[in-house]
Amino acid sequence: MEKTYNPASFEDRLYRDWEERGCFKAVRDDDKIPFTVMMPPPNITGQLHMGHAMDETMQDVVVRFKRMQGYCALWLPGTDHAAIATEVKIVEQMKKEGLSKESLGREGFLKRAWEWKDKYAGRIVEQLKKLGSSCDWSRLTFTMDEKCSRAVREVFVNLFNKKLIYRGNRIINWCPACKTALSDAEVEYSEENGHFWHIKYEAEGGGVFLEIATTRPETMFGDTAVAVNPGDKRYAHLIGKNVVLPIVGKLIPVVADEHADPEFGTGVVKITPAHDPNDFEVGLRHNLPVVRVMNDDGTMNANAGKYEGLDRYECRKRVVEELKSAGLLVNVKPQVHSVGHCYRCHSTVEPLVSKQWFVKMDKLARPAIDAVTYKKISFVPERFAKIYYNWMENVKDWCISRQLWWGHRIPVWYCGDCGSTIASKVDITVCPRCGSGNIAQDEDVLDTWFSSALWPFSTLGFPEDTSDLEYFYPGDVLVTGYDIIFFWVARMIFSGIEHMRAVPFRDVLFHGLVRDEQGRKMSKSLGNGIDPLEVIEKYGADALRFSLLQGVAPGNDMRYSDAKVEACRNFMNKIWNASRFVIMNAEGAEIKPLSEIKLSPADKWIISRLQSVIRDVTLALNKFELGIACQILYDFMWSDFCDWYIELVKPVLRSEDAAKRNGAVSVLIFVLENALKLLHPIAPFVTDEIYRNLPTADGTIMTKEFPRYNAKLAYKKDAQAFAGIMDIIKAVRAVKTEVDCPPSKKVHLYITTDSKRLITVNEDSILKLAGAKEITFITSAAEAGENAVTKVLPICTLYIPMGELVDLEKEKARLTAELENVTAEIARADGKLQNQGFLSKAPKKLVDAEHAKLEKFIAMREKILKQLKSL
RNA sequence: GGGAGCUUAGCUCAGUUGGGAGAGCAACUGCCCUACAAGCAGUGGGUCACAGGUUCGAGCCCUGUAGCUCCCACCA
Repeated sequence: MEKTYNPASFEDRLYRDWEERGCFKAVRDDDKIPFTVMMPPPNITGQLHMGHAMDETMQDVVVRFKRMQGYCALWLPGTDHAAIATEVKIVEQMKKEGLSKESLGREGFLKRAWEWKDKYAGRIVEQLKKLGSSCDWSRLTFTMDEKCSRAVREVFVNLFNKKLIYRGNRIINWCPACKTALSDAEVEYSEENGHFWHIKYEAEGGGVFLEIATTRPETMFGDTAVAVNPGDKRYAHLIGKNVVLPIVGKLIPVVADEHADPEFGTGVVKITPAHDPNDFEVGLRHNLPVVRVMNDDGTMNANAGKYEGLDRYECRKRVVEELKSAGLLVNVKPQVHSVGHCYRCHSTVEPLVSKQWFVKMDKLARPAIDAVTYKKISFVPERFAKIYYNWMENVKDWCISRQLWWGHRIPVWYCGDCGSTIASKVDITVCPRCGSGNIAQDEDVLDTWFSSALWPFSTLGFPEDTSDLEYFYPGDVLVTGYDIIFFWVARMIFSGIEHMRAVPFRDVLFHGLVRDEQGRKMSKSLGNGIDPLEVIEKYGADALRFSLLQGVAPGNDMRYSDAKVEACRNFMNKIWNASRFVIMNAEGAEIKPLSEIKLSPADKWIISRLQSVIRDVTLALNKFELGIACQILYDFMWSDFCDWYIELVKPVLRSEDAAKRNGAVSVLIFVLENALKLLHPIAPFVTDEIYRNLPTADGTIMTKEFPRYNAKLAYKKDAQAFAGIMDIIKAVRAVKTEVDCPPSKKVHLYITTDSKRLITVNEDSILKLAGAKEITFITSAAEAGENAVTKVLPICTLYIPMGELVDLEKEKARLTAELENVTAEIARADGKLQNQGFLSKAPKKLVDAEHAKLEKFIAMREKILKQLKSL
């Protein structure tokens, strides 16, 4: 093994080897319990970013863990066609070449889009591999694959037949730049500084003016009424009369509607059913005409009269000017209001009436809400359930049609002769109603999330009743960011229930955003994104993975920092070097099973610690507490194994006694091998690379069983006793620092006989780690001579003669401080034990522990007092 | 308007059934002891935002307050 950890030298090689061995493949095995994770498919437009890195790492940890535990673990990867996002990018690219969608035509455009897909979908797959993702690549699915298309059509037609999909003229969000409808979830709102224009509408007959206020004056061409509140006495006499729409000059009625809030503005609202969701509802209630005034590209249409063809904002300017010169503009006030933007291109969206396809949500939402309420699905952390409920309980019908070409084309045909609308799972060329060949397929495609919603089962062969579907569905855990609860999680849940009659997964593990060092969102526009691949190149995939998990609580955002990755890389290096030490010493040694070794107290201590770690890590991983699992392993590996156990065992390794040597090596190998297995799900590369160098290695660590807690190896009492030895060592080290004694200088230890046997057994360890040359057991302090520093420990009292280094006054002060400490401890423990409430209500275990502490501290106080007196 | 999260050491953050405040980094002191200076040993540093409450016992549970962040809804 190389002297320093150099991940670049083995990561790719190991990944190829895992692939060649078929370690990632999940094949139905009825002797095993399935464990299924569906990868949230990254967009084909995308590059791997830190968010992906975290998402994939978490999934990989869970999947590798379960696979090692003996489950038939399937992690199914895929990529998403990302209808709008991809189409926008392709159009941009075409624009640079002077091309447009129209010039290429549908066929030509789609050809280009598929070329794009072939070029870029592979890129992200390669990037995922760099991270170590152990997914079954043989099942890699693209959301526009044949099998997904079949699932989409099946679902669409079924919902259509159940009347849960319908087509209608409704208010939708329109992106004038992408020229498509959007769902409510795809609109992002932000506060903007706008204006409130107050305009006078003159009542029919003249003389009386109604003042209305609007933030979008250009929509006035679509006004088909003004509304006042039915209870508003100021305007009661005008209800049923008409007002003159300025500029246009046409008459529109005054209607009474609750929508008009008498307290807000003047209490009079202009009603523009075609361009405002609320107005649309008012229009339905009063049977008002719906007049659209805008084209798909955000310019004004013929209904805007002389402003036809103008951009919406230019038109706004001109309308305001015209109103002003006509004396109809009362005033203009600044107004902060929230404006919707397209989540892909960030253009301001226009609410407008358009004929679109919708999924009817009320019936679908109910069981999806229940599934979470009754814990058929658990959200981790639980708080995200509230967000989910809130959205699901208020969800409106889902607009699923998009005026794009890249995506699943809506499987509906219209007959030009009999006027039928036919939803069909297969392409048709004749109208099944009238036999006419004059039919045409709907021009639009489906929302990309329509196919994503089917991901948990479309990938397994739905609608066919495949063996995989039966075995691997429902999935076990979905890992994803909280930012796509609405887009994806919610829709998968109701889709699974509706089409599979079973929830798609049991747990949803949410993670937060990876932010930059200043806590800002990483974004292209800020240019503060960090490329995971560069980090991997520099520090290794394991270090990156570890840094994305350690110290992160589920669902919380985290800040990325190079310093943290570096610290994690150092940890990998630590593991590397400790392993190198073990392997070097194992050369020529005979590795024996633990049962054939006479274990030393230190051996029992580390084996005991290992058992606790196995138990705690398993528990943490099962609860998805990945950050905690990392911490436990970090502490065990670095502190217990490296700083203590390896140092303890060094003298044994140099011993003449071959049996002892072999024993020590065997324990080293045993503990290291187990630790590597425990770490493997988190740091797959370094652990396997090391594993393959172990004398006990057998193939790859990836397919080995995850360690199990063994109560016989817990050695609780031995471990506790050994902790007393560690106290002695720590005390000596601390004393040396206190009196400025170089650590290399060997001291003579005088120790009381309280725990003579235990100390004698561990004498070598103490001498080595404490830097001592000799231990002498004494029964009175005087035997330690003058100038000895005293340390009172629970298991003994320690005297360390320091010669001229000791300052008597300082020593007194030090002991006095220790006395104060111990006295405070006694007061604390005593206080607790005097408390009747504590005695009667606290668990017995705690009360007993408190008694033991009290006794221990009282004994220590006696010793300290005695020592002070002797000074 | 409704809801959520955060506030713990100088910095970044853990702390999940309530039972003596932790890590990493930074700081300070001393060490090249043949696995590792990407290292070792030791030290200092916190009224756990604030105010109440429940409890024998609260960083953790409840109520309220403040600051920061986010989500949803409304916004003529």
